[in-house]
Amino acid sequence: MNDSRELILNTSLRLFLQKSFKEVTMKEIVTETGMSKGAFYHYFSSKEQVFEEVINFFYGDVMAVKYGSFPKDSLRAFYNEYIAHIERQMKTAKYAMGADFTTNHYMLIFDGLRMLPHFREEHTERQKEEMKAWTDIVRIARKKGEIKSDMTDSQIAKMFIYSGDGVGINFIMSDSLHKAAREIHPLWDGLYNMLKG
Amino acid sequence: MNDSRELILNTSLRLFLQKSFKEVTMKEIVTETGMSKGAFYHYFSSKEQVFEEVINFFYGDVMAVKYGSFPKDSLRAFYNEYIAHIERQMKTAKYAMGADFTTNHYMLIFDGLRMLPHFREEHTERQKEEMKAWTDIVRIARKKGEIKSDMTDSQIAKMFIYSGDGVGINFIMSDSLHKAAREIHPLWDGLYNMLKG
DNA sequence: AAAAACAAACCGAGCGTTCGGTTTTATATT
DNA sequence: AATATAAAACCGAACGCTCGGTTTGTTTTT
Repeated sequence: MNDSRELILNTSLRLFLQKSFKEVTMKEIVTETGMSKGAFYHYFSSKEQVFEEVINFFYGDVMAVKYGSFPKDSLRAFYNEYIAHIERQMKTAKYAMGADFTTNHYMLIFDGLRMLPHFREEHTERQKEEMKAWTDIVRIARKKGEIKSDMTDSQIAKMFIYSGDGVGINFIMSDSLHKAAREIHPLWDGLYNMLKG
Repeated sequence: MNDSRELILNTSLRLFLQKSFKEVTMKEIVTETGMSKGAFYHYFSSKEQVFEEVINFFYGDVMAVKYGSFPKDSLRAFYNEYIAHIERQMKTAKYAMGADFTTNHYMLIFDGLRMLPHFREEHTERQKEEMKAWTDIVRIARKKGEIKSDMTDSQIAKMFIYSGDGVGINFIMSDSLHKAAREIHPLWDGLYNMLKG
């Protein structure tokens, strides 16, 4: 229920993934939803409010990563699941918001970090969580003999995380984020094989 | 000579590194330079023109990387020089534009990619150049016996490039880009030691 | 009939830009 | 050295327009 409100949210999310907060205009949101300004302001009190709801929805639901459900006894299984998870998310997001279009969620993050104080905290929290999940699985993999290395657990974790982020930002810049997973896979395999011995 | 023009360029660069093109206003540029709108439009024909000159200056001069002058016979020397180079650039840039402030050059890139077609081409060219420089030194290092690995040259190159980019984007998001080099160093050392065998 | 959902006309603030004019600097003339 | 002339540098009020937001009016639902 409340189709209109969700339509506005989805449309706004799509626009905020394509352009910065300032670049997306009310006229645009209203035109793309096929509604009027009156309708918009019936459901939202301001452009900033819809932005906040969009960003909370995007990072709280669409892009949320539940590390708890990831494999807990193999690094290889863990990173394979991570990649599969990302690919699933992107497919779902694409389906929910219509056809293909150029996305840049870093635009959303940058705006969020500058406009919403609570988003900065949550973002830091998410980073810590990701770091912990990777460090944990690395420690376990080392203990189980799956890998061995002179690097510390957190250094290995960082190599996975940072290389993944690097692939992401580079593929976003060339408008081909959908190919990112395919790029990461062989790189993480290579990294893993080095760690194996 | 032409101090005013350069003052406008430096001030605009500083602002465009802090906020997006749309967020930076003419009033702001004019106030920060201590000049008038009339003076600005004496030197530049539009806000877009100064943006284009700023971005050309930033990527053509300030942030340009001359791989040609990098060590050509050791991967370890190469990446150490790379880090030193980045640190030097950041110090120079900071000095040229006054005191400390939060920078996010990805904002600049995103705007540039969407607004300036020629920037997209140049950016792609720069990426190819970086990829070639790293692949070359990796191939040489392998041939000389400095490293050995099952990964291809370009895969190893990508691991260095992507992990560096990942560190960059993450430290930008936490407003501490100046610490990025210190984070990369141990990671690249760890990666290098694995490659050494 | 009352309330919710929407549409359309409208508003003032702020945007980038323009333009008529003044001040400063450089060059030429005496 | 003093004066006249021209060019460059600079100023800020005002313009047209778009922005996010509001008000008023109409339709739909309950």
